[in-house]
Amino acid sequence: MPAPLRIDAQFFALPAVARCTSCAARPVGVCAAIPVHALTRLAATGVAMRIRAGQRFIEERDVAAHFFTLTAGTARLLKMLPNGRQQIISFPGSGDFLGLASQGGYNYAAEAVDEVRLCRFPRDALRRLMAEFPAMEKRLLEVTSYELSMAQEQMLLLGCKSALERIASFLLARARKTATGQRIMLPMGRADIADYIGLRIETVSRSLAHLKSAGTIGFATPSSVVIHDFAVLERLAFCA
Amino acid sequence: MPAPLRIDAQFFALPAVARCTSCAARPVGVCAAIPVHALTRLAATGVAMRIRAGQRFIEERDVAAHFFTLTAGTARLLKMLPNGRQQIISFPGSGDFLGLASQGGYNYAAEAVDEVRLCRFPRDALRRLMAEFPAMEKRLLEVTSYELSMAQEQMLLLGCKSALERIASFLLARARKTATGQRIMLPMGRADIADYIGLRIETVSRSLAHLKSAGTIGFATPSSVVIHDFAVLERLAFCA
DNA sequence: CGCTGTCTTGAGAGTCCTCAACCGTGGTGG
DNA sequence: CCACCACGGTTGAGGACTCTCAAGACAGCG
Repeated sequence: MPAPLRIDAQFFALPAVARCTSCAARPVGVCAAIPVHALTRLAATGVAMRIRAGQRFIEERDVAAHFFTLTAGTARLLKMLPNGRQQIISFPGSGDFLGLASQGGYNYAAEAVDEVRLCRFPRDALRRLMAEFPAMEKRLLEVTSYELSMAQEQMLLLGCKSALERIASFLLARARKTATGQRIMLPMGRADIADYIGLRIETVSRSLAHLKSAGTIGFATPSSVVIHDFAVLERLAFCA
Repeated sequence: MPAPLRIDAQFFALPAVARCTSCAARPVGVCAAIPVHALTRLAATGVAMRIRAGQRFIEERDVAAHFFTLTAGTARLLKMLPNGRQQIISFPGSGDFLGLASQGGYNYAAEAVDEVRLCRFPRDALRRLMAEFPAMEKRLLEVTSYELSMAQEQMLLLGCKSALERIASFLLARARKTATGQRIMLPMGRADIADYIGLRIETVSRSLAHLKSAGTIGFATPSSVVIHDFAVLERLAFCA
């Protein structure tokens, strides 16, 4: 039986006006399109939650009753096949918006990779927000359009690239996303990486080991990578 | 040197009011969001063109100066890698909208599979239309969101499925899209199919031959397929 | 300290790719 | 009219890359 989702008590300890203005995701998320004077109403329609690592909070094909804004942690979006195989679509993090459903049901399941914090809103709140603030709809189109271009880039990876090229692309994308110089953290395990780039876990491990023995990358721990040679990774990822 | 794009003379022979009202793509495309009284203005900002089979009409990474609505034929959207490999993203047809660019440049190239007819509009016309008709923006969000879910489905195919499962999925998707009962036409060649589902041309041919010898499908010509057993295809495509 | 889970490493097998030849059709020109 | 060629599609043999199965290494935790 799945554990019940937990309300975030810290959130409700705050005065309503501060719930959104103090949010880490506010400057980057779709909420940025909501003017300050309306944030209190926004906060009133939402529920802040904490999702434990591994816990699922969106079920594929469920009626899309809510939408979500992540405020901390990393999630994984995945599609399952009856034979047990699964494809991870993306690893959304703080500021990312979830829950656009193209025909009534969610297109993917969502699970927490590490502890995730998010705000959950009822779907008709989204409709009302979009009607009232056209900037919100515009922002949503931008975000969705960006997601689409990322998905297309991933199709290129899955359709054309070798194991080593996939790993290089993945590491570079992580470095770009988290922008922490040479050191990048991988909150997800090898199995998640494998499901994301269309390989088996052993192949991921072997490819990483190969890059390490070539001196291109190094490991502090299995989830902490240091990139020694960006040029090599870029040449691999670009398939030049 | 690429051949110049051709203006469609037939289009300009029509009175301006009829150019959009008589358009085959109008009921299904994003133009459906434009009220009839504004169609004359819409037609005035657009240029109708015919693209010969094989001709490219969008170049990857070019500045996204236009957007397009297909009115006839089939196109292919593709991303190229320096090593010559390419991934086909989708096969848009009549009614489909092209040209949303997430950061200034087009994310893919577009080429005509067979003879394509389309309407080309300047990008700022899109901005003005969206400002004036919120329904247009809403429609665009719906369309983009649907594209995203299709892309995610394709990621599942590229990341998880075997050659036979990919072919079965492709045939079913075609049957669903064109909705012509048992007989489906494949305007694209084997090479395009291969680039779309992440296989080599020989593997596509072998997989089709295998389905044929199993009695699941049949061929009138290489581009005309008859599906004899939907159930088998569905079992393969869903990986059950 | 043993256990559990994740990650790594090894050996063998399988699927798909590569290279190559062959087939059928449509168009061209002698 | 038919030979010829070009092109797309099919078929075959061998090889490469990744998967599968299995065992070992390592860290975290009761």
